[in-house]
Amino acid sequence: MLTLARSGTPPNLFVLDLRFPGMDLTTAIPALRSEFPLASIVIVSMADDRASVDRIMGAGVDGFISKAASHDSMRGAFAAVIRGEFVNIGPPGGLVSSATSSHFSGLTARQREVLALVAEGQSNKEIARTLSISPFTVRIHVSALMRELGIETRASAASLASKYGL
Amino acid sequence: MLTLARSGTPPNLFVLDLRFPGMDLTTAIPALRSEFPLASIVIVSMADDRASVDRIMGAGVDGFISKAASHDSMRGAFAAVIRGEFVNIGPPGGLVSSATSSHFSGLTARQREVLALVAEGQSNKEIARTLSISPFTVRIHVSALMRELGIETRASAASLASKYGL
DNA sequence: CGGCAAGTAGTACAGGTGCACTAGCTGCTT
DNA sequence: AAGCAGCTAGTGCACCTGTACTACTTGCCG
Repeated sequence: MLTLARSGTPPNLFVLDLRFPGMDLTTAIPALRSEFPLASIVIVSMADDRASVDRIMGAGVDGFISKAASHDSMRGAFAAVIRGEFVNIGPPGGLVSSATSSHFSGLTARQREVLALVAEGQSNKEIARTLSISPFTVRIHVSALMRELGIETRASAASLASKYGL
Repeated sequence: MLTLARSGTPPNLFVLDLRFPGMDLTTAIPALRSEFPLASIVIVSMADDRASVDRIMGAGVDGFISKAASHDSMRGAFAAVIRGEFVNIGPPGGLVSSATSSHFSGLTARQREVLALVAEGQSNKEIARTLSISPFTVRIHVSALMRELGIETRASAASLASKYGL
């Protein structure tokens, strides 16, 4: 499966069935994570009891979708995962849980706010006007969030923010 | 449905069932397109005969997936659409067609190449080294592709490229 | 109260970016 | 042959960015 994933352009979403030949949560998930750190991983499974779901989410995936879930729920779940949220829908079809993504969790609220505007292509001066603060302060936030994300250019920041959906 | 879509963060993927209350291709697709120009639209339908598929793809959607398609095919199709490709899978489960996205279709091959590197956060100098051309030439390409995309900053370019998956 | 994280604001400086302009080359079409 | 689009390369210039410093304020926690 990794071989398939390596071919072509790097995927940014995996939808995995637990009943897949050679599918072992504890080894496959970390393997995918390390090779495609930017991708979201969603598990589709028959087993939707509390224990199974906890075990699956605990393996570090971004979402779990019961095979018994309605089409509507699946649509919403896919959209949410792509936006960068954790999602978990159970058999009744209702949304069991949905939380803000851990991506950018190391950033402060203000830094995420600035990052969103960077991703919109705004200059420091424009961001300053938008947030009613000094351009100097904007630069502080931009520098800080880039250091936190381990990147060196604002284009990288914009790119990451868009990939993870804000 | 538009009301739902407007709430929360702007979606970047719609998965629509043709047998949806109040679903009319000719009006719904343009409406979604105009309100969410950055989103991909995928149709899931029972009707997978040649005529229906042609009509659907002709309405300006990014993908069509037959309800008879295998899970594996669906996975691939979703991934492809998110990457910014047109996709169309029929009842046998085989991939019927897949073409490079029309996003950035106004750009030359060289400009798309440069754009991809901009989205990786590379500076003009780094891009120049990567492509073995002069930094001056890189700037020409960057300026040209930004003009073509109607944007003014390289961060916007990086953001767009990531949103559309290259 | 003291300490700390976060937001704010500023200066200084090196380097990057975007644009305008010129100019040569290739390949394709008329 | 002439024209055109695209890739290449360069100069000059105004402006933007990213980093390193300092410094003040607020709110929270032990």
